Amino acid sequence: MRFIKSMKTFHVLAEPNRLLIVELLREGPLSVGEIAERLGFNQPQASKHLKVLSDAAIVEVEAIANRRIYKLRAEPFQELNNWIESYRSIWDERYDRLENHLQNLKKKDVKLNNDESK
Amino acid sequence: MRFIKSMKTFHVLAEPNRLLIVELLREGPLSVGEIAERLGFNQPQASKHLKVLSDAAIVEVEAIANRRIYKLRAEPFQELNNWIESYRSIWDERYDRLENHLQNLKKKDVKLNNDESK
DNA sequence: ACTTTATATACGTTGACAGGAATATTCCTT
DNA sequence: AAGGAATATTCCTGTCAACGTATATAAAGT
Repeated sequence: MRFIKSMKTFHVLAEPNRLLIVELLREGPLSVGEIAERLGFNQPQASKHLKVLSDAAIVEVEAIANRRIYKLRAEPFQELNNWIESYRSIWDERYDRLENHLQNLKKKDVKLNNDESK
Repeated sequence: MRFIKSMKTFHVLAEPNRLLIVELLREGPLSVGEIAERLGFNQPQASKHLKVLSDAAIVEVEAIANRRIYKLRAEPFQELNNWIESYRSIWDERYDRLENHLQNLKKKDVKLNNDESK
C-alpha cells in the first residue's frame, strides 16, 4: 500500500515526547545532552527516543567527537505533506469548487463530442 | 501547547486498521457494516475503531434508521495541514530560498536605514 | 593509564490498547 | 408484541512499548 511510509511516521510522531523532540529540533540541530536537558528527560530516555526517530528516518546523526548531533530530515515531512495533499479535496473547499468547475468543463466537452459524432 | 490536537490525530491514525478505514472513507460515507465487510473486520472491531475515530473528531456519524453512516470531517485534516505547513522551511527547498531572499532584502533594508540615520 | 564526559544498550516493570467472543441496545418489520 | 437486523458495549487476554535503573561503550582530558 502506498501510505505505509507515512504510517510509520504517524506512529513515531504519535508519542508525545518524541513530538516534543521534533518540535525542539525545528529550531536547529542539537546533541543528545542538550535535548535531554531542555526537555527534562533523563539521558537514556532521550537516546531511546532518538533511536526510534532515527530508525524512522525522521532524524539524522552527525558524530562530532564525543557527541552526536541530531537534526531533522526533510523527506518524511515531504511525504507527510504528499499524503495530506492527497486528502485535499476533503478539507479544502476551494479545491472542491475547482474540481466541480473542471468536472463541468469535462461534461461540456463530452456533449460537444457527442454532437460532433452525430 | 499548540500541537496537541494534531498529536491526537497522529495517535489515532497511527493504528493501521484505522488508517485503512480513513482511506476507505475517502471514497465517500459508509455504514459500519459496509466498512467491516470491505475491510474484512468483524463488526465489533469496526465499531470500536469508529468510536476512536469519532472521539478524535476525525469522523462524524449520521444515524439513518438502523444504520450509522460515517464520513470524514475536514477539520483534523486542515489542522494536520497547518501543522505540516509550519514545518515547511524544513522540507521545502524553494521555501528556503525564498526565505533567504527575504532575509537578504531585510538586511539591505537595515543597511539603508542605517545610512539614512547617519 | 586513569578519570570524566557523552551516549548507547540491556533488563525488568507497568500501562495502554487492539483483538475476539459474548452480550446489550436500538430500530425496523410483520 | 416478537423476531430480526445493525450497531454498540463489555469483559478478557495478549502484546507492545515507554519508563527507570543499571551498565556498557567510546572518546577526551589530565
